[in-house]
Amino acid sequence: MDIKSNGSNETRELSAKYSPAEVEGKWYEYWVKHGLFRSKPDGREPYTIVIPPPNVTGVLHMGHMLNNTIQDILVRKARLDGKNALWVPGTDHASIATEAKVVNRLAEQGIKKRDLSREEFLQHAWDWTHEHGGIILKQLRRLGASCDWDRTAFTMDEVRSQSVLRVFVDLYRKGLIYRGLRMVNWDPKAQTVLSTEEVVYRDEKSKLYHLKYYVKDLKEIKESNAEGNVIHHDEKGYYAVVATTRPETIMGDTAMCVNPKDPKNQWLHGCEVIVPLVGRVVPVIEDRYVDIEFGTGCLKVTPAHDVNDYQLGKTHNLETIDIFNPDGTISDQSPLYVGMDRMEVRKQIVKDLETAGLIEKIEDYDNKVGYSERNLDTAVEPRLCKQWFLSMKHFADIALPPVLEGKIKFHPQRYVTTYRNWLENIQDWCISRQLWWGHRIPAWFLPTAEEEEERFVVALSEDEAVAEARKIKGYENITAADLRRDEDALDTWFSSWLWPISLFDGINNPNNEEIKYYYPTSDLITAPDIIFFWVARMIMAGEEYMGDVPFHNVYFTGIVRDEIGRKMSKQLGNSPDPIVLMEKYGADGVRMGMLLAAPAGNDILFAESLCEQGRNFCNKIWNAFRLVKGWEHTEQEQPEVNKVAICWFDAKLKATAAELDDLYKKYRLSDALMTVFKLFTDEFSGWYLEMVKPAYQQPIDKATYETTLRFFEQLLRIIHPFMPFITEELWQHIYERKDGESIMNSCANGVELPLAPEFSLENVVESFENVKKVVAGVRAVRNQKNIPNKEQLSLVCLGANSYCAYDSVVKKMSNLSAIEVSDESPNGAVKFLVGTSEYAVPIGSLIDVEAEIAKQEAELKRLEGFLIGVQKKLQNANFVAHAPEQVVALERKKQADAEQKIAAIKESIKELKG
RNA sequence: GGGCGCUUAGCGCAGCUGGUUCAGAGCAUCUGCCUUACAAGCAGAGGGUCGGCGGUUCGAAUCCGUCAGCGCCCACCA
Repeated sequence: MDIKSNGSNETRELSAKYSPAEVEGKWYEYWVKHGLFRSKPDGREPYTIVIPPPNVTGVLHMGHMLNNTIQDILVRKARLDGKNALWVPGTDHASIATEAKVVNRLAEQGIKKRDLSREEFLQHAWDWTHEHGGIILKQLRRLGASCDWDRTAFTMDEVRSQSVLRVFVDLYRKGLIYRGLRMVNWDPKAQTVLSTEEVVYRDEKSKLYHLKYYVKDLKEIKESNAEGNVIHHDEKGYYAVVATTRPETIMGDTAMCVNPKDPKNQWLHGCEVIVPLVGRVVPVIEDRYVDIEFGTGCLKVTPAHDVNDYQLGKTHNLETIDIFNPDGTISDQSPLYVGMDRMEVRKQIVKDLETAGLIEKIEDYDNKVGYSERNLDTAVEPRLCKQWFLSMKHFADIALPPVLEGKIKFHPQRYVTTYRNWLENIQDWCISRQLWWGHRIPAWFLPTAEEEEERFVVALSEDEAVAEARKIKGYENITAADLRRDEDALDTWFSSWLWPISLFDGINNPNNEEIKYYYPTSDLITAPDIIFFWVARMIMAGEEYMGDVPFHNVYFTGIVRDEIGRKMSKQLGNSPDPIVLMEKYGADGVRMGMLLAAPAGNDILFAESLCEQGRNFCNKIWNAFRLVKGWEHTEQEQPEVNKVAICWFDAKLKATAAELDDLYKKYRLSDALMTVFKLFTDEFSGWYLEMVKPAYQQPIDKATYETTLRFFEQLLRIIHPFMPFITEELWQHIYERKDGESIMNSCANGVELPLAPEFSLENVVESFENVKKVVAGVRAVRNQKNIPNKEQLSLVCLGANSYCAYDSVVKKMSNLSAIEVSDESPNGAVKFLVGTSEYAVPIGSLIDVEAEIAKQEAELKRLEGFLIGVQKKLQNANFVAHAPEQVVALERKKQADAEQKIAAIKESIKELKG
């Protein structure tokens, strides 16, 4: 199909199948060319979403598809509602992940990171970023994402970087950022510390090794001391048994610890023990921390490599021996295995211990091992080092109220509890990373003497740092060359948490027009796994820097899984390529597929077949359009049936639109889509079009034609947020459009449908549902009796015709020659009930009297059972006394209706039996 | 160890503060239709004692308790 310079299509014959490939790219270009995604502050109400920035070098996966489809739906809906809608796109530098990729690529070329200067490495990183960066943003265009691309941001671009540095300096000056020696989580692969949130614990089947620690110089134990004690002894002497999962850390042991109250281990008090294999003599200390019940109640203490041991070490003044190098190999602090990898050492040391007879036993044991969230292959090591921290108490205090008080709403709400628990038990945030790719920490160390404590200044720039330093006594003459800037970078999330502010330059340039207009943003759409990493921290930053929430609603999507519930992953190969899917089913089809099974907060079990449904729906819309556009229309009188159809569909459309608004408000987008789907497929195509459809090759009256086009246009607008491409394509076809016009900003308000003004029906939506049942009743008769549609039937309303206003509809939709009213049931008729009205379809000799009787008797039985239930209820004095009047009245009506129906059926059976 | 959530047709789900003709839609299934918009379709149909047990109530899928199964999050027991 061609596209005119003004964007509208040649009106040519439309092919029988919708082909998205010919349509999608064309309209995306058109939207961009005409700047239809752009937003700037104006007098309208803003609707703003900031994208959860994907990793700059990432590629689109199904999780992104879901997340961005939802965002696009909400933005497009807001735009159609006449709001000033803005969706800001951007990417995240993803410090650890990106640096790892660059390191890997360099390794492939035989280059080691440590052989490069910082500048050289960063050059490689930027090269990589430019090479792979933004691929994902291009892929989002494919999906139809209506982002304002002119605003595309990057967490490491100038504005965002400046914002980060400013915030760091500000928080440091407020005393909220500090530098401290702590036990932190160390990732030996990436060789950086991680925050507690970045460590994921996994269950692992491992071994519990029971090691012998011989007691030094203990030749015998006094009887009096022995009572209640559990004493181990062999030919080499007395020994204590220590259970550990990590035998390789014994080289760092500097004590053994027992609980002072432990009766089993009283004999060890005051002793010294010999660390197996290592030979080091260490004291037995006593501390209530030790669990008496666990193992033998003896704990080896390795202050350098375990958080609790570190605490013990501090309390008991123990030596700290760091036996690991940053890369996880054994350091020269260890007497053994120097240079070997810790995992190798674990295997080796067990062999060596066994050979030396120092293992009492080995048990199977389930424990949890921490891994880097970014690198699930390498176990994280607790490690003592000096890092930068953000003190979180203050932030927890400001971030909790807006969520508890409902200023920010979580969908689903249950995440409020999760959020609260986290904030109430928050730990300080380790914000420094031993990485180069990221925002370099704006701290400069001053030259100090060897033994002296480190000194530093924090400043926005080197010049400022020099100025700051000169204020310090003894450093008045310092120059830039004397200062050494901290090598470390900041945690990626330390830039992401500013995202809703920094995108509008609200940090560097507070109170600018943009930040005032767009902040707070409206909705945040994200996955629940980053509630702590990102959502909570944005709320903190928002409150701290804007004094206001960053968004009003947070919609947590589910995790996309495959059909059998497995998380999608590259390793499993169960993640379809979204681009391939879109090629196959069209972007609109895939969007619908994504959403069909995605209620908020529930995991979605994605199956490709869902996209088929989406594609099929597109085809349905397409063909409905072909039908309507193909009609010849002439000035002629509007048939009664068309008037009824229009009156009904107008009401139906309005009612559904209201229903949809409600669903949107509740973020029930899957339900909204299903509602839209049914409106178009069942109500519009199945009923409305069939009602107004002229006979083959006959023209339609002009009034109906025009109204139908208006309906169609309305429907396209309703569908548009979900399926932007096909709706634009058809919207452009309906009428001649000006260049630059688009469905996406064609506000739905104010279009009055050209109804025949004198025509209206009471309770039309409700009545029509019964009319449908009458039609269905006749169709069912045809089905059962194999009567072709072409063959006309007649219908007899027994007693009265409750829906005579709809006779024209019933006639056309069930192909009837006549509708009559009669008190007498005709001979040879099949009967059915709609509500309490009885209908008969005479079919003459086709009737199978026996079968008909059987059918009616079954129905009679059912009704009688029902009646008994109702009567029981009504005979229950308690029910009548306690239940509200309406409920009782309703039961009475049920009773009356049932009795009436029973009478009718009995009568009918009697007639059949002749 | 703590917290949260889930269990309703073959499947994935909806059923709000308990009561509108003995539980609803979609997909799948079955039957009949190639009826000139659409077989990527149309018209019909079948299918659930709402996880088990107990309680509150005139009345429970809906509230309470309990048991079972599944899932997620948090937590320093080696």
